[in-house]
Amino acid sequence: MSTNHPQHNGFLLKHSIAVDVALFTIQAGILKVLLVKRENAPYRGMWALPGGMVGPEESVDAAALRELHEETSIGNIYLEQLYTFGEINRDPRGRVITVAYYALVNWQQVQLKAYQRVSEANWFAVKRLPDLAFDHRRIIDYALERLRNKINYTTVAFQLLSREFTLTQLQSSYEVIIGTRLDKRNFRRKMLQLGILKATRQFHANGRQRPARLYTFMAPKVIKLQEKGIIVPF
Amino acid sequence: MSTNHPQHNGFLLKHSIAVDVALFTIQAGILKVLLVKRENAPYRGMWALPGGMVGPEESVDAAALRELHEETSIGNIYLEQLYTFGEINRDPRGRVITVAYYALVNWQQVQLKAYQRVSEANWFAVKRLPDLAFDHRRIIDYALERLRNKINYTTVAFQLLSREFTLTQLQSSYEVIIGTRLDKRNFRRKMLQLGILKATRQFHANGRQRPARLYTFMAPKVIKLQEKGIIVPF
DNA sequence: TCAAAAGTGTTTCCCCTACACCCATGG
DNA sequence: CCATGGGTGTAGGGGAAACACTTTTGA
Repeated sequence: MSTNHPQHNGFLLKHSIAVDVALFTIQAGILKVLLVKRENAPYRGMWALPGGMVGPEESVDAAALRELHEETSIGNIYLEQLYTFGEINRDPRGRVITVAYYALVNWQQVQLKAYQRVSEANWFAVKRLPDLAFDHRRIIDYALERLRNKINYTTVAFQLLSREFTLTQLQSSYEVIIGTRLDKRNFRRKMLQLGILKATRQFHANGRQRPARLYTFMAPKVIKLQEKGIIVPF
Repeated sequence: MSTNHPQHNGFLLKHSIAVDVALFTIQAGILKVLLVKRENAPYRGMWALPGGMVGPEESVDAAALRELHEETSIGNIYLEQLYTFGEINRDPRGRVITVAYYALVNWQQVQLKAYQRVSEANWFAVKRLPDLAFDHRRIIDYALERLRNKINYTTVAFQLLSREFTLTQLQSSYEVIIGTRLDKRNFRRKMLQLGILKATRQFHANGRQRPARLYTFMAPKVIKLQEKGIIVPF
């Protein structure tokens, strides 16, 4: 944190700091990201990630949460810092350093509250993105990579589900993120033996099929699963 | 990158941005980190990570490399961005956002070039750190965690070795980072079957024992090993 | 009774693990 | 010749992967 700044007035150097947030959700079995249409130059009229400048009396995390809240009007969203893009000349207006975040939200939850949109906003399938302003495409790709890695050793995928969910819904979240189908029996066995799911007495009837049991997630938040490294242990 | 800044003058908000770098090396079988003694307030006389303010015409990565070069006078160091600490009130002088990095270097290499020290600098065992300025202790802990994770699925550990190294030296790097002993036979088998090592015809004589064969690392840089997730594939 | 998703076990195979002795050299 | 680290193989166990049928419901 901070610095051993050079003796001279390095401390006074000032930069513009922005945050950009890639908010993902799953809707109808498709992984989607929230984009907003830019109302100002540069890239006016193009789609971009929600984001904005960090205020002088606001932490960077708080700025990301604020931007998210302005678009979705819901709180309690899983938010994680991704990477800081600090090259010069990324922004046509001048130098702007951006701290990128990604976030996950349950579709039902975001639908409940009506949007308090500060601008035109829409969900786009990550496989069918329009041209994006700045290098927001790069941020989304980076976020997807992080998400695909993290799903392997944490419980981030649960953030895309409601409080109660079926095992099929859970499996579907994994499949949508990693982009491949999984074996139902193996998936269920492994999930259950992780010991982080609790069966409820509720069932979810969905049409004319057999109703599916609902489960809840026991851990309070995203947790790390025990790691099995490639290298260690031997 | 950048932003959909609010219509008002958000774009003009200015912040002080610093970089801090945790540079690690292994010396005599001990994992060490480079610290410099602060010459100015605050925390004057305390040990801190090398770091400084990001210049107006300098990318954040370049600033980290510059700070590293000022302390060690060598280039070609493995450098990776860690995290951006953006809370307010972390710096007693006022608000400073820091982008933290960690770096790995081979001890022999850093010894070759004499230090061009801009200040008093020293290597400290990560297990015996002095009190540190700011929350640099937190950065080091964060870097160690990242390093311990990353050693499992990448080849970062090779960055701590010379171009040619023995398998025992390689094993020792892993052991020092993860803090446990590994089985020699299993380690060697697994490393060799990764297919990224090339045996040379050179041997390293070290005292009165049998000389050890030297290997080189075939991949051009740090690579990801094929991942074996906990969850996927089933 | 039929369509559609829920739910359930077993076998095979591979990789990880544990484990001990001989080799080459310098002193 | 001896002390020191270098170097090597195998057997057993556990977890991952592959695989198909029965159950429950609503229409």
